[in-house]
Amino acid sequence: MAGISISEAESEVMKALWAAGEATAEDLIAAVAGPQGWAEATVRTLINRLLTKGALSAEREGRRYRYRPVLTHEQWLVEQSSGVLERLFGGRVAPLVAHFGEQGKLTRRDIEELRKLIEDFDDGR
Amino acid sequence: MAGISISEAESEVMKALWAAGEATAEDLIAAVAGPQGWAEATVRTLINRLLTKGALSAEREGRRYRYRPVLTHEQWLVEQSSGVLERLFGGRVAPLVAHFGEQGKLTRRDIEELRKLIEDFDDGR
DNA sequence: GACCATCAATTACGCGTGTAAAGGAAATGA
DNA sequence: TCATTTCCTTTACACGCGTAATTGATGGTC
Repeated sequence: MAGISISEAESEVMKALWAAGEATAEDLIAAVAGPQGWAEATVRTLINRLLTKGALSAEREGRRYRYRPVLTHEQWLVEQSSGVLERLFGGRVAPLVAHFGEQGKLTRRDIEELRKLIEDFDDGR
Repeated sequence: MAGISISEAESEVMKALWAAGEATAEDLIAAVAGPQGWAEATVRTLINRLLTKGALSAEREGRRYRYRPVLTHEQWLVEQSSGVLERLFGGRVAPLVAHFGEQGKLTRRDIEELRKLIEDFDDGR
């Protein structure tokens, strides 16, 4: 389980694909080229790199391809986030949350949701 | 405020420097070369790159230099963590915590600390 | 059937990064 | 003072990434 590793730019394409479930190159270009300020060709390059990395699959559909994610959003989230948690906060979640709190990143809504999370967690154990 | 951006490898050197407060090249080499499996020259390269990036300062001390962090640990943490929060969780903290919960990364201890954090937060508002 | 449009595939290219060796200068020991 | 050691400085080099243009193939259109 080598772990497919994708770059920042590639992840933008994957995000669009995850959101869509499946898509053609044209769809992906429509979704990311504009917002990112990229040329069409750039998105195609990224799609190809993702293909060779095995992060997505291509199925011929007439004269074009239909792409589907192979690397799942969840897998990607896990890799990314656990890496960060490890590198930045020694693997501990609470310090991370504390950090965001100090940074003013905790909204009222976050607090509510966190409270609920904790309750549920307590119930579960 | 351009924001000094350092690479993964460079951050290892910075970590050693943050931990030490200040250090000579020799100190830093001793601290990171072994654990990372890097040659002495590699660490020196990283130190120089950090210097040109302005992430640390060098003060001559006889025939060698004494290095000190310019980029602080806190600054780095803020940049890194907010970047991740943004890219992975749309800037929302609760989903991030939920994710770690599902991933089994939430320890009993984390829960306790989180509960406290939330209380304090409520008091403050 | 020749040509044009549309996709996809190939090639390009500079920059940062990981990784380090080679080259200089300065201090030290003989 | 000359060789040697010890630091620091320069140079190296492959690879991934961001960014794209160019080339190639395929399917309509006249």
